[in-house]
Amino acid sequence: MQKPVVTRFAPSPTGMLHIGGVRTALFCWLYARRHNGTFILRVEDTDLTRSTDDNIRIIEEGMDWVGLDWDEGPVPGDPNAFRGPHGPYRQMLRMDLYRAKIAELLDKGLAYRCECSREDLDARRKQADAEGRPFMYDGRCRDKHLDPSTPCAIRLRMPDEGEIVLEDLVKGRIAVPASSLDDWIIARQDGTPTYNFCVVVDDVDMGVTHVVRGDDHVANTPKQIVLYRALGYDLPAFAHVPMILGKDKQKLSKRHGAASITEFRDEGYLPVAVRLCLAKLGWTPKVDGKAAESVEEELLTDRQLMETFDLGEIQKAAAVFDIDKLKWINQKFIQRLDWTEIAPHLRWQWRMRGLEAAWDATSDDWKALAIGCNKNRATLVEMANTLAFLFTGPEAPAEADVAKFMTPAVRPALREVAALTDYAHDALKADVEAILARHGLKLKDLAQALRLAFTGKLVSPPIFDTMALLGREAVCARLEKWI
RNA sequence: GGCCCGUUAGUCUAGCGGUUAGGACGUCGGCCUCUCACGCCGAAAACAUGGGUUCAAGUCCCGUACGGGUCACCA
Repeated sequence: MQKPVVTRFAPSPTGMLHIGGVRTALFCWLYARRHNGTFILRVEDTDLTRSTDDNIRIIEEGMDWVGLDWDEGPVPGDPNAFRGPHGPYRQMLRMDLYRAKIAELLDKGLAYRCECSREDLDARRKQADAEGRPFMYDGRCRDKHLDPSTPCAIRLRMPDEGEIVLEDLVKGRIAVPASSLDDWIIARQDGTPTYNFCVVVDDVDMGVTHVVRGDDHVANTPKQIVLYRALGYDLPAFAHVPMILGKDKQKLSKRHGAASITEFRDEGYLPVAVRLCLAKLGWTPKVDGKAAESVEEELLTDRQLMETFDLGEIQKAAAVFDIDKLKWINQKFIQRLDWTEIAPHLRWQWRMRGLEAAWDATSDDWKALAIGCNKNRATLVEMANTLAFLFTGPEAPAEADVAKFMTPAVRPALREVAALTDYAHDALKADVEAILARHGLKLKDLAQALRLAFTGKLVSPPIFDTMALLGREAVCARLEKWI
């Protein structure tokens, strides 16, 4: 009985995929998944000067990495291939549809040609400014019935009185006086349609039932509502989600650190952590009707998000993005996830360091141990940092560290460690303890000396794990110069 | 400036007329410990403001302040 839910994420391919956009997409995706609906990815590339195919790739890769799969939209890798019944999902390829709709509005007298030139308009705007009154197009061309041969932009005829009401799922009821809206341009002089026109036509054509987008679009919506009606369409539900701010409460941008989704990948965050963090920014999941009241309840699965998500519960106010919270969530996921779920993402870190071949050459058991003994790192960058010495060899140790830990007292013990052959954790532990007892040493002293020999630094995974990862051959090789 | 929106600790938030205003991150203190980290225990920390309405207001209404969005032949 109810129409199946259709949501859409409609970025313009003009640069990186912003984390704010990803959150909007996440909400669209969660809502569609929650209701067994359809999630569409549509490319809004009508800004010819800034849109590129490379940027479309960036969007596809970002969406793919963060795990937001779309049911209809571009086929990744081919900017002109699409899947879904409402294609093409790229606005520049949909011009015929727009032209037909514009013609229809013109025929019905709901839109009209306007011959005012851009220069003329600019001058009038300037004058209005100078006189301190707001500039609005005065509708002077409304009834001129200009001939198609004269160069004209096309404007939508807006109501003169009354108010236009937007029932927004997150903002509530917003009413604006019709008198504050002027007849806006739906097609430029060169015939190309404008953004506000295209979204409406596309959303209707694609059957979008819930328009979820950033709240910077709120002001546009009343205009669009008039267009929906002019075209004889039913209104979709609208949900305007607040934007994400940086620490200084300004719009989140590169100045604040990571703003692009690929930076989060590069900085070692897991997609599942990014998803949870973003979802909880401005929305509080209610499991069994109540918000989280413990650490355990804070850490929800995608499944739980999908089962409880509701557009109506989204916060009205903008929220500051807290990277520390993401870090914490990321750490929790690293602790809880099986190594097989972490490995592919950790591999990206090796790839960035040119060490992927070395990583690939290791066995599954080795990988499981490497990741398993590093479960308390906050990010995969940190994990790779503490593991890198396995592939690259020890760094040159600091003089002070050598003086402090490579003492005459421990050196003989080092020699005995080098002689050990059984690297199974428990055996190694027992053997080392025997060595300690024989020399009257503390594990503390020996471990730091070994770390220094193995890594050149005083930080490594637990020492027995470190030895197991290194293997006897490498252990002996790295110990050699110290004994 | 016009129109619109927002305001609970440093941050994200719970709250939907009666609570010692709850949780999480972060911060600070302590414990644990083979390094880093984890973990555990504890602490400090909030209803922007002024008027109403009401027996009772973080919760409802109005104003003020502050913040934001938008006013293009950009999206």
